[in-house]
Amino acid sequence: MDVTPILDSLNDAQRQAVTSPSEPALVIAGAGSGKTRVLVHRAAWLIEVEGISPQSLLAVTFTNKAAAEMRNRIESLLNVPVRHLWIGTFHGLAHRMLRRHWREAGLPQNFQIIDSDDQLRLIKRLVKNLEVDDGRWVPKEIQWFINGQKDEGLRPKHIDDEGDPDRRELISLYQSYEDICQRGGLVDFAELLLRAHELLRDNAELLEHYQRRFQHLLVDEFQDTNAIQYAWLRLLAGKKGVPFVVGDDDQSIYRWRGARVEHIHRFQKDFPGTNIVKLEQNYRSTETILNAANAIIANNSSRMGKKLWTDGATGEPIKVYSAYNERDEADFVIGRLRDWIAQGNARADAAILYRSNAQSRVLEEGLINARIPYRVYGGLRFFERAEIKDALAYLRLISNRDDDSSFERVVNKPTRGIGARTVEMMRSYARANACSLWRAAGAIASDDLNGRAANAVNAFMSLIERMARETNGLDLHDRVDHVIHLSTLIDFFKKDKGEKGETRIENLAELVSAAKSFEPDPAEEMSPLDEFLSHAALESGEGQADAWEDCAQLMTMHSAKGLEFPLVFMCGLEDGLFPHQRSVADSQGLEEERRLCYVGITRAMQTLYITHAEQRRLHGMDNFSQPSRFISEIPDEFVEEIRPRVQVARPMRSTRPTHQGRSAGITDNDLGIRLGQRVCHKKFGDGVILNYEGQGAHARVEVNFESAGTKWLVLSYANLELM
DNA sequence: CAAACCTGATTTTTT
DNA sequence: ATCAGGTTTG
Repeated sequence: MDVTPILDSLNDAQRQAVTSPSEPALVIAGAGSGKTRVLVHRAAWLIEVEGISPQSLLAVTFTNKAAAEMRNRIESLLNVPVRHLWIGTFHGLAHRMLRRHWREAGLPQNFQIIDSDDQLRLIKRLVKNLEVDDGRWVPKEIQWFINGQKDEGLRPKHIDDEGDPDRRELISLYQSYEDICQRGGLVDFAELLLRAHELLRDNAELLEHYQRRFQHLLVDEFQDTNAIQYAWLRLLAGKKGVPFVVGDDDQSIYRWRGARVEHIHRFQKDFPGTNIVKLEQNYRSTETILNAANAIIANNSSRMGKKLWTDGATGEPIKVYSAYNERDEADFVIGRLRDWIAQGNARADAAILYRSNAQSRVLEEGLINARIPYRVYGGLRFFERAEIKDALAYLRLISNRDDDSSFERVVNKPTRGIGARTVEMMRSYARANACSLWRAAGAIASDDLNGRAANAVNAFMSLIERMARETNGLDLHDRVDHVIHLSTLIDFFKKDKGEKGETRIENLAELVSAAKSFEPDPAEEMSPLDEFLSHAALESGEGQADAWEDCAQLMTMHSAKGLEFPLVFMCGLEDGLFPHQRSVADSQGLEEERRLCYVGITRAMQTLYITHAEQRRLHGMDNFSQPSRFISEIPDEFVEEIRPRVQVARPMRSTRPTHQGRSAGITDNDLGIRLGQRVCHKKFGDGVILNYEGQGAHARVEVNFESAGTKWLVLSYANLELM
């Protein structure tokens, strides 16, 4: 067996991991250390060298993207398509098991998956239904509670109310929510995992079957597993299975959604004799960037301990820019981005990262002004758009009349005279008789409703029946197409003014083509329609289609995880914003913020800019803030200050303590102006001098005007009045 | 039924 | 500042 292609390109640590014996293994893989590569090569090693059948492998990731990438890379390494290899997300794999064993799992065959938006709607309705004291419970909080419990693997009956009446109420809401889901055959994301876990736990035969089948379990981003995911893995591994998990405790940034980095520590106890391999050689960033990242993360406690190194270049220092305000910050970033592009670099190789989405606006405005194409990550995905979900709701009703969530969504969309009153009657009937809204609608239409309302309800029900009947047997995309037209959603959206309606209609057309290119699995028992609907819920679809245009990349630091860019800007490094105010209170929160900072820094390959603003307008309020403590955690030797910190005269405090290692910052010059000087212009009003260049008659100053924004003015013409 | 108006909240995101 | 959600009004 020629193992060259599998091992040749690996360093010692990677090779050690890939060829580790058939024993549990924990690979601590630093940022940019070839984590995915190790997983892919491990899979290839097991198949090619150890002679393990692809069927005996289970590879788990967190995102569809990661799963797809892993499959592709394994296939191209082995040079053959690997059918029967289970690669997928936790949710995708759990779904697969539940579809196969729906009976044992206690689900109807045509159960459907609801996303968090559906879930929230359902909970809102539930709160109204149960007439819980209004205002006491925010639906979001209930959703948070339910998902939190499910993530921990807890059913209502397992939860201790701790004698707290509020908590008791939450538990009972959880129970009611469960009842509705069960009745409608609805499964939310957390439920997929929980059910899949219970399925194996409670069915000895099934468990044994899967334990025997999956000898090797490969897990990506292990630090992100939540309790139920880890429990499922342990169950599946059993006594004989060999888990091979890869993760980085320093990149655990999802504690708030149930991820438990502690699993990395627990793993060694749960699987005695675990081989631990650390991947510390980094192939991405310059030494300077790595040194800075190492220095920052060293401030965290309870780490596995790891120090990234590279045999590459030292690289340029990290540039720190102190902006006057968020506009100035944006101007700076865009200026540097322009230079980068002017030097012939790709826009797409530059990323602007920020802590919270609200920060993107100012940056976007600047980019628009500068005519630099950009793309913001993290918007609504295709299958999450309202019009798409409307169309899907019709399709789901066709598949399952008892799907209350979908029923409620489209019963009066487009408006067909079924108002709040009527729906309310249906709800109370449904509640009293523990039945679905569909059945309730049928019952009250024949008994309780007056003529007009009854007609409307009957019309809606026969519309759905007609859709089901007339499209039965058609190809999936024809089915989707017909349903969209029969629903008259198109006419409904045509009435939307502006481009909004246009876009919606285009999206509906796009849904038809999505259906056209959807390939149902012939081995699958469920109908192509059900399969398509599951697919839509589970893979919400990537953002914009024009992802491949050469655009500057804007995203939060969270969504930058796993990516890399030659040029990176980290914006808004101010205490209160990053680390976020809501995280600084406890050390766990602060340490997670620090890990996020570590993630951000390690995205950069060559050049890293860090910016902060002294003044930032947030929620319509001006705030003054100190530079992020993370900036001062970077040793000075790796940092270059772009400009002496500007001493800004401001009414609040005329003198401020200067930041460590910075000059007092008053920049006198022969023009008689200084940075931070307040000035008044007869047309633009009051402003602050941000910058200046040139001498004598050509001297220009950059002024940030309070109302007119930032402008460059020729000093000799501007007639600025010093204030 | 839709438009106008008021209120409150506003970290991070995948499935 | 902005947006979503709910409520009131025409």
